[in-house]
Amino acid sequence: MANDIDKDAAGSSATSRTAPLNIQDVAEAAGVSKTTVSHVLSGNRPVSPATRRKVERIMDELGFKPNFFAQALNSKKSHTVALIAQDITNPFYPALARGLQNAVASANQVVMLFDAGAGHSLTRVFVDDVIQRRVDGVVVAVSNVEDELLELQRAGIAVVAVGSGLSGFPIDWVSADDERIASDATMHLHLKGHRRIATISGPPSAEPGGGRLAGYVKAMGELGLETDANLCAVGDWTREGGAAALYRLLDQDVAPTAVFCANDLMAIGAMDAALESGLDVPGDIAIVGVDDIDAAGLVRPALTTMRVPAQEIGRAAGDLLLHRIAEGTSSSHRHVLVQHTLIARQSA
Amino acid sequence: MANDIDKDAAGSSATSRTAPLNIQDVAEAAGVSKTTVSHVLSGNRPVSPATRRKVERIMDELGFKPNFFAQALNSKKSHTVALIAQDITNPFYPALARGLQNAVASANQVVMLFDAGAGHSLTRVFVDDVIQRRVDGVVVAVSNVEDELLELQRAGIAVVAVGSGLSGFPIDWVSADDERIASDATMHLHLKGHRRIATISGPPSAEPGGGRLAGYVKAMGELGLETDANLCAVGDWTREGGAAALYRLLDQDVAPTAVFCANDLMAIGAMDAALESGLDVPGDIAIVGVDDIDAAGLVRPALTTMRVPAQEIGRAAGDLLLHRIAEGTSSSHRHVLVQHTLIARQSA
DNA sequence: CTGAAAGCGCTTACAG
DNA sequence: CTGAAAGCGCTTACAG
Repeated sequence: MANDIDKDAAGSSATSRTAPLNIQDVAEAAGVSKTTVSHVLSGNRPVSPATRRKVERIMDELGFKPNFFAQALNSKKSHTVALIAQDITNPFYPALARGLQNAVASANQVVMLFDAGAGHSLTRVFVDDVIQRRVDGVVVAVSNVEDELLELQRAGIAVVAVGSGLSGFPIDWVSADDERIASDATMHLHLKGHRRIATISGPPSAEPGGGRLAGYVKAMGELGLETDANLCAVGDWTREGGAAALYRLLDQDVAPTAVFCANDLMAIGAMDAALESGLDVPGDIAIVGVDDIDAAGLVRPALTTMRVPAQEIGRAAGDLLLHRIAEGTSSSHRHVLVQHTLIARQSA
Repeated sequence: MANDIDKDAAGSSATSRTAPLNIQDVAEAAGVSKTTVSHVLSGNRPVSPATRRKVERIMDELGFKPNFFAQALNSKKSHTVALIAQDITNPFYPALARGLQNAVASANQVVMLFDAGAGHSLTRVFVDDVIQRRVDGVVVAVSNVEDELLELQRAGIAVVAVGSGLSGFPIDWVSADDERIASDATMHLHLKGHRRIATISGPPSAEPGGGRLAGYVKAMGELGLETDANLCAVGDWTREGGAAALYRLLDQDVAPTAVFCANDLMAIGAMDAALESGLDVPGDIAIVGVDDIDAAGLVRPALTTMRVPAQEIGRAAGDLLLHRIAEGTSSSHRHVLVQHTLIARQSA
């Protein structure tokens, strides 16, 4: 049946490495035209059931797989989306990647990974690559790259940004609600009976540092609690920075009984400092972080934290991307605010 | 200069969305043939310096980027490698991905990510995808997929496997030296003065459980220490399993003074159990793990562990892949054994 | 419901 | 050192 077009017979024979088949081969074996084969492949025009079945059977027997590049060249669809990630070794991004893959897989899209790693400047190279490879869309999870986002859009690629501080920018984007994360955490501390609640924030000049600090201040205001400077320490997102910040907080006349830390690493550092100072957590001082990194559940006492659902962010980004790919540049931009969750463990 | 071939002038004008240029446009603007443009692009044949410079300048001015699909269709090179990863949310794989990207970037290759996630059966779908997209090569970091590896090879794709238990299999692969990881850990415990050294192994029927248990047994033998059944507990790689296993070990007549745990999660579980039992770590019982997950440095006391360098594994896999892509199926298979490192912290 | 033919944007013998 | 032309394997008007 398939024998009469066995390309293999000509050349290599012993091995099972076959010269790749094309739709012409299938067409001949099925006794139809290339056009018809192409249409049973794409579904772009009706094909009689009998013909369709025959062609499909032949394809199966021959193990025919259409050439991806030829398809892409003609259809101008690569069925590929790129993810440009700040740092793939930061657990946030793999989770995002998974959510993205899950979202776009249904549309037969595959994810191409660009890990900016430590090398910040790589993003430029990636942008060129992404454009040249003519991916259908790209999710940019790197901060401070507004120019690149624009360039990508100009190249006709669907773009979705992930991260804070993009409001007003003409782009689809998804972010966590940093203000509410902070205010919810502060509220939780208040519910636990705390009144003198401090914060260890990230550098407030950039996101998500600014938003989280604002959320804390706002919540304190709404609760009618004072927020003097003695309650606000600035950290640098690291464990050591968190520890140093807590020591400063503890140095005040009236020490706080609770601290909202803008991320888990600083929270764990704060815990180090508290324990080091002979304080009981959460007895003497309650601590809550943000992120829910793996270690949050592994340290003792286990860290109470606000989980930012990276996977959902990835999924939302994928959904936005699919929309944007379908709609082209015409439709107006969307913004998805992803919901966080309080993971109540032992530290607060 | 570029004006006379401004495709934009015809259609959309206000926006800067330009109809993509092709080498024909460049050729006309430069007053040469498509052939020559193609050759300055590829470097596949000498071009006079003057011509080359002119063409390159024009490309620049026009912002011409060659169409990736047309190039791939003709050259049969996709400049894309796939990574099929067991579970991208396991920190081992992102690190591997980074190493892989670093290794192949120099060869202008980009990484396509396939995260098998929880859904184990996905691998089959991925294999089809990878074949159809005609990637140049694929790194398979999933276990028990020998059939798929063969299928990939048969499709003419360069394949590198990552993981244990592949010796004798006709494939390029890279793995950690599980036996030596375990024996080095055991030796370290011995150097610290311990004689009654226990192990909490993974299920020994599969890798890397078997190899690590064997390494422990071997080291104990070489040290002239006895390894009765009372010293060997089997865990399930989880924190809870590690805790349960340590309780069992502690129940013996003569409790061990040190435990080699086959991964960090079980080691942290064992630490939980030890602390819970009022034991001091490492005073009463020393503990060493394997992996060096993030949490290893974050728990108290910080965990001493054997680091399996995921990034190096990725890099080695990338190097092997590049070789295989260059050499085709002809050359004999390579095996890279990656070196681990003892990270001495507080628990042992 | 189906085909013949042009075309996608490149690369690569072939010829000079 | 350079070009004209065929070809890669598809898709898609156009025509019936």
